[in-house]
Amino acid sequence: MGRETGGMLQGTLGLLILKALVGEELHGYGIVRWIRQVSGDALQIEEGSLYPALRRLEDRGLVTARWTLTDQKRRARFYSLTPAGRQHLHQDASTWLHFSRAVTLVLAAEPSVI
Amino acid sequence: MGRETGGMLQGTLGLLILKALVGEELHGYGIVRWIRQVSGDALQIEEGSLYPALRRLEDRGLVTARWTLTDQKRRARFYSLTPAGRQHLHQDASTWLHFSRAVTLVLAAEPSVI
DNA sequence: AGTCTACCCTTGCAAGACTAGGTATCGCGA
DNA sequence: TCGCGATACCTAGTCTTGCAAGGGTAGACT
Repeated sequence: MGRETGGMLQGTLGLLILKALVGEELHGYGIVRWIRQVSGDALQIEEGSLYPALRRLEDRGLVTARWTLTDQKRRARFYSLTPAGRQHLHQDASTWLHFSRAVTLVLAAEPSVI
Repeated sequence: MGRETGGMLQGTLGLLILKALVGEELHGYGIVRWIRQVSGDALQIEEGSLYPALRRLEDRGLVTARWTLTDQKRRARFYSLTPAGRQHLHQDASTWLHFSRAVTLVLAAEPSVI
């Protein structure tokens, strides 16, 4: 916030990544593309944020990765959710909704600024 | 996110503080109380987060402070919005809404987790 | 040969929130 | 009177996280 760059809010990136993987196995580039598309170009993940975040999720056992070839015969590291990751996703999504609703509630309090 | 402590998302705290001051002059303790009440007990600001955040807002010229006595004759530092702070508040609130809507949109994408 | 896209990665930094302490004063009940 | 909760302030240190700014490889198309 308060940044002109439109930077991510701390902690949300992991949640979005987990969400991206809930339906399909994706590689890093694909995750970025998926989030951008689904958000209607509102969320653009930087690669310098993505790969460290993926590493953290892997370290925590929330995703697993394997090297494979894409349809275009390029090497890529495909990530998928672990059971723990799936569980975390639901938990974090719920937490996020509660939190964002609470913030919106506060912003809407009189005198409203939204 | 992913924290069991329910920690604030980075950057949101400043926004909430600015919002708390839009209608009235408040001291730190009052800001915490106001946010907790208006959010329906959902948001509890830690004092260890609050005072550094207030300092940052002051350094950026978004709030000003003055020492006064409360109704109960206790010394307290009352904060109020500067014009720049008011402007920032509107800007940041708008950014936050766009961002949170985008995240919610992503979370609601099929297969939905919310 | 050059350029574009798809893909991967790291180092180092800065911002921000929390933990865990600390201080002081007031009012109230035991 | 003694303690305790509430009101009020503060800081040092730590951790997490996202980003900027760099790096690389390989295929495809011109």
